[in-house]
Amino acid sequence: MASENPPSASERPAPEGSAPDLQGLELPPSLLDLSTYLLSRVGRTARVRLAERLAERGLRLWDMAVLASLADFGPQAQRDLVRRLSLDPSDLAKVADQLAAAGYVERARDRADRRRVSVSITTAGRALLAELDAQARAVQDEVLAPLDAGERQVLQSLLLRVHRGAGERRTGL
Amino acid sequence: MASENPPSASERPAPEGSAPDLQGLELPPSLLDLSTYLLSRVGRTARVRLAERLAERGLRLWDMAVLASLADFGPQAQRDLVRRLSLDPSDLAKVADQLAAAGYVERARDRADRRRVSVSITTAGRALLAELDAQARAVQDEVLAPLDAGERQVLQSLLLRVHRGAGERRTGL
DNA sequence: AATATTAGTGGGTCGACACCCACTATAGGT
DNA sequence: ACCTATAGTGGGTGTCGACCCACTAATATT
Repeated sequence: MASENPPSASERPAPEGSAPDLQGLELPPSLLDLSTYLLSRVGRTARVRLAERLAERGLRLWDMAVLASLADFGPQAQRDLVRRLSLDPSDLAKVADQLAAAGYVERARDRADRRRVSVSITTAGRALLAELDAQARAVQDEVLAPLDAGERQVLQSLLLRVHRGAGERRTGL
Repeated sequence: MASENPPSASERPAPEGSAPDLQGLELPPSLLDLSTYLLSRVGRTARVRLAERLAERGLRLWDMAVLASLADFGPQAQRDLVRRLSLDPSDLAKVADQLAAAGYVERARDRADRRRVSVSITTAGRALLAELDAQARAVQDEVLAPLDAGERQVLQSLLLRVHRGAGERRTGL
């Protein structure tokens, strides 16, 4: 596909010599020109910063995702969470364990199908989720600082479309 | 490759009565509403897919970044690469080692300052980089499929601004 | 009943990244 | 010279996310 794109690696003869002041220390244009790269890099920034905040509470991203899913869709069996969030059943078990231990969710055997464990969010869980949401928005303000409200909106909707479209494939955070 | 889970009708409509019927198995809106989340998720998709392609050649993202930097800015001492790419000197040493062993870069002691090792890209390296670039663009087409050319451009420029802005902080690839 | 299938667990592996420290060699400053 | 700072290397560490397998319990199938 490719086709017309700026002659990627233009090799500058390098201002070599005794004045290696590394003009501005910028990243290679041929990388910055790749949305793939920018996306993964900016995405990582967002992820890492959010993770940092969650870590302060001893939580990880999955914890938040699970809480959000429970809050949005109500009590669900673990298998449903697994499918919805595309994470490994075994990993979910661990997350659920932790959340339950901390009192953010409750687990109960489904009486109709006793193999299933239905998970529901507690009041404490909802409160926590609200805080986490606030944290996430704070990170957002930090990361998207260079953009004004309108631009953020545009970004958000583009990302959403990418996400929904073929952009999605497998598991993921 | 845990669950590839085509959301298609392959999944049983879950005739079980009271089940929440997992409407379309969508992710929680409260997450999708967070740019932070979308960003990290979509970013991760991009990253993972690109990494997969690189892995086919036994390469990692850093290898590509280093090659790009050498192609764009010409031969540089490792310290310059380290600063430009913000990666650990020790890690760069390993990357450079690997690239040199494969013949994609050459290392030579800087005669002016013999502490320094100047790294330069070889012809083979350039060829490789061109291929990697093509791969990256292929991934891009895959991931950004839902967007038309104009939208991709908008996304690209928004991301670029975010990147340049406060969006950047510490290391990371 | 016998067998297969599904839900959940526990216990691990693996690779990628980030990071750190100790150590060599060279250079610079005074 | 002496001492300090810089460049690069080697050999680690810790974390995290993804993944896999073996195993139990309960249900479905026939």
